[in-house]
Amino acid sequence: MQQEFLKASCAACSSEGLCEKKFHDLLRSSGGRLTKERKSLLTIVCDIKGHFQPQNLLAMLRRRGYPVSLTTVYRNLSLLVRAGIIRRTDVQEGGSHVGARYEHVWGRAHHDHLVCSRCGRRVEFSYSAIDALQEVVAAQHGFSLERHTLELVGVCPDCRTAESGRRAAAGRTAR
Amino acid sequence: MQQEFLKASCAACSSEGLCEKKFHDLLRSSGGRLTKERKSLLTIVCDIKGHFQPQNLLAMLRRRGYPVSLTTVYRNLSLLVRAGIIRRTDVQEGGSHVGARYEHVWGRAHHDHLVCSRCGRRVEFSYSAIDALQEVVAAQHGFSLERHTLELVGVCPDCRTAESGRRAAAGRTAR
DNA sequence: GTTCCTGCAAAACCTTTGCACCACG
DNA sequence: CGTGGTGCAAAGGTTTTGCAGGAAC
Repeated sequence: MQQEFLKASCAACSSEGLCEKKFHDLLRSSGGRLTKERKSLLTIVCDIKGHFQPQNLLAMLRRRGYPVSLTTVYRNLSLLVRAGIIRRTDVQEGGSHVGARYEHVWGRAHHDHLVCSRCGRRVEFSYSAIDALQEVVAAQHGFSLERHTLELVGVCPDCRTAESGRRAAAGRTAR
Repeated sequence: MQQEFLKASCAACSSEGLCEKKFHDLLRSSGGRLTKERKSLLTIVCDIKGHFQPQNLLAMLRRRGYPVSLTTVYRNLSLLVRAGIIRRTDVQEGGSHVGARYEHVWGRAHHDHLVCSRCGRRVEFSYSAIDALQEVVAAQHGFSLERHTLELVGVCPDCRTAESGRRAAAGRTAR
């Protein structure tokens, strides 16, 4: 039971089939082949909006009727990273291990994350002034900057409200 | 064969036994106990200058004559994270998994990293202007900032030199 | 004395590898 | 057709868990 292969039109990239191009380029340059599994991978990866994990990706593939093995997912994930299509961003929640996490490398706009240390909520943001300063720092050390990962960890508005409420209550009884 | 327990005087923290205090506070607040294993852990962790991994830490403990099991290391590492004494910074090299990595949360000066994507060299830096802007971003989203992780990935001076040399050579022959 | 902690061994995971078969180019 | 890719199963690592004995408070 097979399914026709969709052309990967990546919303994240500048909608021009950039991801496909990147992938083809990498494959060509290394003598790789464009198998149907790789087409599926690329299609799904390009459809994903946010972060994803290998298992996660496998599930989506299966759900969409692409029968791909986890091994292949792993093998091609590193390929996609090397092609510059996705990026690894190992992130842990609450101190325990979660495993690899991937996300699109956006065509133009880069985004960073605000993470709530209480509820784990993740908010994306981008702030060009910070990006600019990063270039400055890199230059100071003689580095040419390729990319960066910035994660701000703090307490989100909701959890702050909840905590100040609790603190007030505790103060009333215990103090 | 036992060894006397050193008082943990943490060079990273403001040398005032801050780590000890943080740890005791956490233990007290959760009904935890100050076992000799935990004292050892704290001592060694406070002596470590840079990054370390669980296995790594275990080796150091053994080398110093503290007989602690790997299980205990793992269990207490997350405790130390919760106490705000160390921080997890999962970092992968070259796209493949390396495992958890920890480092001190410095008393005052926070530092970030510049990483070379070619040779893996890591350079620490701190830049207050960036820190300040991060506060701004957090505030804009209603977050109160606790900490952050910033990693700048690029090419270090040495590798840049090496690459431009190679590029020049290639240009001479191939073009 | 209670609890909580430790160490051991085993389980649970995630990721990589070896190998036979298959398919892209 | 030849080489590289896939799937499966098994290996390799790291991290977590169950349990009995021991230690802190």
